[in-house]
Amino acid sequence: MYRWSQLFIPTLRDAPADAEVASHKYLLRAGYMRQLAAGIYSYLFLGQRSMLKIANIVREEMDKIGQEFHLPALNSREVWEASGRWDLMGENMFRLKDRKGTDLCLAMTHEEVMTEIVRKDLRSYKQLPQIWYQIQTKFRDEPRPKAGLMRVRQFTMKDSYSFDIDEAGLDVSYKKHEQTYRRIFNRCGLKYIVVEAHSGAMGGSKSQEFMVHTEAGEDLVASCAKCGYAANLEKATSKLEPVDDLPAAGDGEPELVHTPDVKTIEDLSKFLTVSPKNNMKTLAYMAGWPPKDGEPAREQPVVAFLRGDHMLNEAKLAGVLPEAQVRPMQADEIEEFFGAPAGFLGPLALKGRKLRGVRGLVLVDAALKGRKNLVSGANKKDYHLKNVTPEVSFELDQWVDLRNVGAGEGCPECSQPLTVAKAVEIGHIFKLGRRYAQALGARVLDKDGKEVTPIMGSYGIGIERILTAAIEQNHDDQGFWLPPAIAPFQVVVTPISARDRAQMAASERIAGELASDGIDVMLDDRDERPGMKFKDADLVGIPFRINVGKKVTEDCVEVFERSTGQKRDVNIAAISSHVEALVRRSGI
RNA sequence: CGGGGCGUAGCGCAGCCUGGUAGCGCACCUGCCUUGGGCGCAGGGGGUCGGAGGUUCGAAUCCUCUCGCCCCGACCA
Repeated sequence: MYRWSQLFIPTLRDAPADAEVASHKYLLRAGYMRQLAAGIYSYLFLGQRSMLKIANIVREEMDKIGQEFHLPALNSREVWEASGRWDLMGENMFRLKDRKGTDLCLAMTHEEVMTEIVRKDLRSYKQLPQIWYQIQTKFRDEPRPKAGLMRVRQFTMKDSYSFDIDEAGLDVSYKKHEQTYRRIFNRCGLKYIVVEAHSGAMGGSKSQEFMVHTEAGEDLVASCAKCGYAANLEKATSKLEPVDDLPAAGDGEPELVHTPDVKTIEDLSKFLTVSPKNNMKTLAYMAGWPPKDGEPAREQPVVAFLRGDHMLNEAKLAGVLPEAQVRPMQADEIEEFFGAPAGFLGPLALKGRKLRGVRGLVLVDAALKGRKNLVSGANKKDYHLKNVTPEVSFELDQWVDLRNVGAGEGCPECSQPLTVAKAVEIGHIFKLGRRYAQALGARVLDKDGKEVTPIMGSYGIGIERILTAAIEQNHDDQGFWLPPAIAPFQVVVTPISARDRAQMAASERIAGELASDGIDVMLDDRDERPGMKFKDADLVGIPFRINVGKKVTEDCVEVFERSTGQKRDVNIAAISSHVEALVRRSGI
C-alpha cells in the first residue's frame, strides 16, 4: 500500500511565478511534474500515475478496434523526404545528425513510418482493413511552448492510422474511431464537444476535433446551443443578416474620393459616414511554398477582399492555397504590387498583376457576393473609391469563404445565434486520403488483381491534454480534483492524528480493505497536523478523502468528496461499499 | 521571428535607481510543544546573486555581450 510518508510528492505552497493557467500552476504545486526546459517536463510520481491511467483507458478502448505498435521516435530522413514533409515541416521538426553525418529527425507523427510498413509488407486487399496505433512520445519544436502541458515540445500522443481499400472502408474506420474516442473521453470524465475541423494543409476530406471548452484553450469554437452545430473557427460558417447596399453615386462608375490620411475602416466609415458593412477591406498576403522535388521555394501574392467589419481567418486563406503558408505582405511589397501604401489598397485592375514576375491571386470573400456600390481603396495614396461592385468594377479569381464567424451570427444549420468560445483540442480524427500511400509507393492488389493505393485515416489523442483539460475543468482556489478514473489515487485515507493508535489502526484497516476491493487508495500516514494534510489532499487531485478521527471509537469515519465539499459520516463496516458506489458513480 | 517582462536559497519575493558585510516569508534540519484546516517557541543549515567580459580600490547593483524562462503576437494536421 502506498503511504504518503514514503512517497515523493513535493507540493508547493506558492505557485511558481512562471505559471499562468490553472492546470500549469496546479500540476507544479501538486508535485505532478517539474520543468526541465521550455516545453519539456519531467513527470513525477503522481503525474506519471495519472498519465498511465489515461493511457490505459486509451489502450483498452483502442485494442477493441486496432493493434498497438511501438515505433521509433528517431526517424530517417528518407521516409520524410519521400512524403515531402522533410521540407514542409520546416523549423517545427527536431533534426539531428548521427556520427556518420546522416540526417535524422525526431518524429512529430508517424504517417511515414506506418505507411512504410504497409509498403513493405501489405500485398493484398485481403489484408485490409488495418488499424494500427501507438501511444508514444512525440517531438515538435514549437515556436512558443506555453501554459504548462497545454503546448509542449515533447509529449505523449496516441496516434492511429487506418488503411482501407476504398472510401467505404475508410468511412467505417473513421466511424470506429469516432465512437472509440467518445468512449475514451467519457471514461476520462471529460465534458467535450465534437467539432467540424479544418482539414489542414495536407489535404484530406473530412476531419473532426474533440474539444474541451476552457478559457485556457488556444482554439476558438463556434457552436449552436439549439441544434448542436459546432465547428472550429477555422472552418465555421454562419448566416448573415442582409445588408442594404448604398445607392449608386453619380454615374454609377467607380468614383475617386479624396480621403487624406484616412487609413482604417473605422476612420473611413466616419469620414464618409457609411457603415463598415458597406466598405470592402483589402488584405495583402504572400503565400509561400517550401522547396519540393528539387524545386526551390516560391512565393505568390494573394489579395483578399472582405466586408469592412469582417475579420480574415488565415487558416481559411491558407486552405485555398494547398500546402502553402501565408504571411502578410511587407510594406515595400505592398507599394510595389499596389502602387499605393497600406490604407488605400483596392481591387481595381489587380487581376493578372505581377509581383517579382509572379501573378497575384484575387480572392473575394463570399459575404460580398451580390453586393454593390462598396467603398474601397483606390490604390492611390489619400484616395478611396465609391461605387465598387465585384465582378463589375473589377475581375476576380475566386469567391471563397475567408472570414471569421462572429458570436451572435446565425447558425448555418438552424439560424439561431452562434456562440464563440475558447477550447482546447484533445483529439482529432482525420480522413487523410491516399497522399502518403501514394508518395511512399504503398500498393496492394485488389480483387481483380489490379494495383491500387490504399486509403488512409489518421487519428490522434493528446494524453497530456486530457490531464490538462480535466484540471481546467475541475479546480478551485485550493487545488483540483480529477475524475476517479484518471486520478493518481481515487481515495486518500487521512488519520487525523498519526499518533493515535486507534485512528492509525482503523486507517490501515480501511485502506487495506479498499485496496483489496480494487480501489486505488493511499494512506496519509504523515505525522503532521490535520490542517496540513487536508490542504495537501485538497491540492493534489484525489477525488475522495476518508477522515479517520475521534469517532473511530464509535466505528465512524467521515467521507469527504472533493468536488462538492460534501462530508458524510459513514460506519466503518459500510465504508467499502460506500466508497465503491461513489467511485463507480463517476465511472471507474 | 516581432513586442513586453523576469533570472538573488527548494518556492514566493526584497535589495539594484543612488556600488561598500546578501536579506525576508514559507519550506528544510534539531529540540520542545501541538494534533479537525498550512499551530507555537527556541536554535540551525543552505547562495557561483543565470553566465562571460568590462568599468572601479570595491559590482547582485553601472556598461557590453551572452544564455535561459515567462507573457502577448506571429506560428500550430
